[in-house]
Amino acid sequence: MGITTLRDVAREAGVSVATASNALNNPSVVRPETRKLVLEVAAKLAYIPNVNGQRLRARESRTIGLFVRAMTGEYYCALADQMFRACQEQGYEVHICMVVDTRSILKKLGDRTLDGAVIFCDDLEADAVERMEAYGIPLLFLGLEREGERTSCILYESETHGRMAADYLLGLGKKRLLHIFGLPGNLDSEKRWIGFREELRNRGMKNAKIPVLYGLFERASAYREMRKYLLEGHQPPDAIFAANDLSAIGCMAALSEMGYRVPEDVSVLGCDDITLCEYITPALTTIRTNFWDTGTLAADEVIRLIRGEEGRTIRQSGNLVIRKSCKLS
Amino acid sequence: MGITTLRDVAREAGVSVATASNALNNPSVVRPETRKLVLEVAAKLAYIPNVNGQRLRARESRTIGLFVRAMTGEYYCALADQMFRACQEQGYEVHICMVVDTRSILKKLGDRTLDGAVIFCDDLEADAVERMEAYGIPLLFLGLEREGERTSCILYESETHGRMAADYLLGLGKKRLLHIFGLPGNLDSEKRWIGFREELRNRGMKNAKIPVLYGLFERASAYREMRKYLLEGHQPPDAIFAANDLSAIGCMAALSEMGYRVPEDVSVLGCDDITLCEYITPALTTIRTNFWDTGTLAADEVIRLIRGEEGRTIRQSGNLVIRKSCKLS
DNA sequence: CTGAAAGCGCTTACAG
DNA sequence: CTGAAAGCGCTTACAG
Repeated sequence: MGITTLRDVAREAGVSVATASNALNNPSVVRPETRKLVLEVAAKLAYIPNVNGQRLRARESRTIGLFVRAMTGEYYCALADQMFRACQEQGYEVHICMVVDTRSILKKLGDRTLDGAVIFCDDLEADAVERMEAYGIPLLFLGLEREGERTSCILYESETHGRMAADYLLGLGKKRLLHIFGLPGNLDSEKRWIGFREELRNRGMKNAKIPVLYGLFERASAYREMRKYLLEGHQPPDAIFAANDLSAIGCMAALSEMGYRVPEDVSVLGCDDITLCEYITPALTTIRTNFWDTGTLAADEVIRLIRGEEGRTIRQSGNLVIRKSCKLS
Repeated sequence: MGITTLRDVAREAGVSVATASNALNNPSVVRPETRKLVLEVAAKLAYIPNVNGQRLRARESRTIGLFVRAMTGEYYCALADQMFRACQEQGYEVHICMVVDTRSILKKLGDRTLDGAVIFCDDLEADAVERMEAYGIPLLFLGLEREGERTSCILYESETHGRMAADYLLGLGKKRLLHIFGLPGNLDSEKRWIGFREELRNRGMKNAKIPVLYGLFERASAYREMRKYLLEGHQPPDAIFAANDLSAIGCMAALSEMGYRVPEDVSVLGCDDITLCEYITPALTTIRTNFWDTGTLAADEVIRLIRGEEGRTIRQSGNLVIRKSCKLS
């Protein structure tokens, strides 16, 4: 069985290829009976246009690239799932591209297969970003501050989130704070920590030394670091602000293993609000960053850029979600 | 800035388009100096082949479709992440296609954009499957039993898993069992339940009435059903086998809310071994289905089919992972 | 309203 | 070893 092409449909319907094409894509230009005939033949032959031909001709692909380093974890899943749904509604496909290095991104951006791209990859040098922009296709960066004629970015208000964390913990009467930092170089890590310290300073804790452990946004690392810290004989803090929920959960495991109770002995505050927060014991109090909405937002924004509108910076706000892991002193 | 095409490279290098193409793709046929020159020019002009042109010409896309209903949840993430990695190594792209209905699958399968497809979608009628096969492109079904010239499937040994569950629970001295069924119509749900009952029968529990609740593979549904069951005044079982971990976890929540302790009063056994199993309290004992490997297996198998080898049925075995949610009576 | 022609960018026989 | 030509399947001016 050979694949049906437009030529087959045209021949079977007794019209030219041009007319067959018009009947399918440009109804108004074709006599109703002709159109009906072509449509019937197309259906009978189960004609499906060859997308490669269409795209070569059209010089557009109606697909959006989603560049990520991995697909594991709730964040990526939510991002991808939402992008797919939102793009589908607007007639765009989504192609997920696993980033291996800058070159792989540039190559994909240049192969005429994408009308726009959402790039979630925090370790990009300014130089690389400029070369990406040189292709002229709309770019939307996540977690990377960048705005241009055809490039937008979506940012979390991470400094505010850090401030909210400090405010909440201080309000509970906490005095000896500890911070689990995320990933060095990661914008949100830095901003959460900056906001956190700033609020402490504003609230009179000018000279407080806040110990910082590096959780790398992972449960295991945070667990390991916290455990090490306690084993080294440090006095435990009375409250911990972790740069994300996963590292907060790792912390809690270490604390409970070392005989400290959460929240009675130590309050733990996370950031993100992943599903897990509700499932663990005690349920994790956290700053909800609303990352669940980022995918939809991202889809709408690239499509906006593709339509020719100008780049801009979008900020997503968050809110405190109080559960069981923090307690008044 | 116009996009660089092969013609640009050829002109700049002072050779024909054919020679430029050969220099890039068919080195042995071109004089070394010519090749070197073309390569230099291509690099200088940052030439990237137009993939649409290549694919139209080549009549192959070197991409594999992954058809799923959603991208949320650990199972989908793991599947996608692994497929991407394994395919990348072998020079294939992966396109995730959100299934909306049979028509959408057929259309995608026919648009010459895919060299093969992995289809994870349990509610497909036999008729639809046949129409998919009619395109002649290699198909790999997940959780659907089907084998053909160019179609393979990967199945879990779910009956065995059900038997393992019964064996383990019986070995712990359990007498009053309850089953949380997965999704009606889902192959693995059915098989887990069939195997479970069969083993019970073989072990002398011929006439035991095993209550069955419908958890739909979800935490919330299982929670609701379990809660309802207990509120209706039924005597609680001494052990529960849930068709998946999520529903086991929902169950545990309902039990603990109603004042029953796991595993002291009720043992709970899950199936899958998702990450959550280790994080909750008590950590969930489960049948590990090794779904973490399915993505890699799937990638290798479609590529095998694409290379022209014959379809077959692959079965993935599982094993019991003992944690804290089951206890000797 | 319809069809012949051109061309999107590429690769591969084929002739020289 | 190199280049002119054909053609993958499609759509869109353009002429009739």
